[in-house]
Amino acid sequence: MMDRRVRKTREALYSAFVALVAERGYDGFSIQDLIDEADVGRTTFYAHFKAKEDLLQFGFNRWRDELTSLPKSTAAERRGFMEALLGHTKSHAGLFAALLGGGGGALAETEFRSIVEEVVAAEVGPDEHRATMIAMLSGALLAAIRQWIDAGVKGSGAEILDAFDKLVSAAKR
Amino acid sequence: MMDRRVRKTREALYSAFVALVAERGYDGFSIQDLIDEADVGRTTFYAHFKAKEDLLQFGFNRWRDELTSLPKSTAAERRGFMEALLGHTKSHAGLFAALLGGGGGALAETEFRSIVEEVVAAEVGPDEHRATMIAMLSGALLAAIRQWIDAGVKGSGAEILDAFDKLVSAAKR
DNA sequence: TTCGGTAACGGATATCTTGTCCGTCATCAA
DNA sequence: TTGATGACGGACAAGATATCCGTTACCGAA
Repeated sequence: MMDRRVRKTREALYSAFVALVAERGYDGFSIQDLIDEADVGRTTFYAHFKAKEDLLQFGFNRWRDELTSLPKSTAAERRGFMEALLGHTKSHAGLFAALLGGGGGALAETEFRSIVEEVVAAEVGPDEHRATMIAMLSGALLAAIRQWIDAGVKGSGAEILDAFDKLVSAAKR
Repeated sequence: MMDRRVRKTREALYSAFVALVAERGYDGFSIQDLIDEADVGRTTFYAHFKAKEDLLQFGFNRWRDELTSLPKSTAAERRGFMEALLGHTKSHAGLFAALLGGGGGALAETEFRSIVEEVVAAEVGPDEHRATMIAMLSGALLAAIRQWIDAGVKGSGAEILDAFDKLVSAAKR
């Protein structure tokens, strides 16, 4: 098991990170601000993370671990997966809003997309443009989620999944 | 008309910017590096641009001006517009690759999307989820272009437009 | 409960980047 | 030709970064 001190320090840093991103945006604070907020020594930060971006990766890895445990065999299960995805997004809307529209956007988007792609790929049949289609559908879903967040994450997001289904059915033909 | 000195300075800065982004990525160089490359005084940079991001905006504004002059009334004209878009992207692939996957990603994506949305909106009929649909299609197109770039911009991009048409037709129903 | 190992600490530091100031010189357009 | 304007180099303070040190406090296995 991991040393308790390590766990505590990482937790403190990650919590501070989340709070600061939501409050000031990804580029709105320095590492100095971060370690002040986390109440952790400067050296300690660098003992655990190489840069701010590592912290973002750290969070996505956690989330990914959480999501990969869900079953994705049947269409219904995949719908459940997406609902879980939307639910998590909704409950951390402030964080995602800051991420998707800031300096962490590139990494956040890549991570988000890779999580989504796994499920989308299962919906797309073999095709000459399969790779293009998967990229397009993932991009479409991500764009819809982003717009949902920008509009204040109203509703359960079911409209998004419905609209998405429309596109998926087109991809199948 | 604009003072020749002003034109020359801006051109020098923008050329250096393009070269450095393509070579080292958006976050891979400092303003110091930029003015060294452009062989321009530090003060001079700040007399024209507030930050690195302004230079990116400057480039997109140019591109936008170029594209808005194209007609977009008929479906065929809109297809031509998209072909022009893809053509330009292809001939500046190195630049876009660095932008869409780097720190300038947020602004670059916003700009790219806003250029695309105008055309996409014309394809989508009135609908209860019109806004969502437009966002999705724009996102899909952008994702396809990004994948195209990552794969080495092979071909004319016609496959992208074909696949895109499939999705558009689904959105119309 | 002890004890060797390990993590966190504060403080210091060298280096880089940023944005702004100045007076001087070169270039422009009228 | 000339008054206006832009570009220049040099310098500067402020802030951030990443790494060093010796010391202290905590952990968990024996």
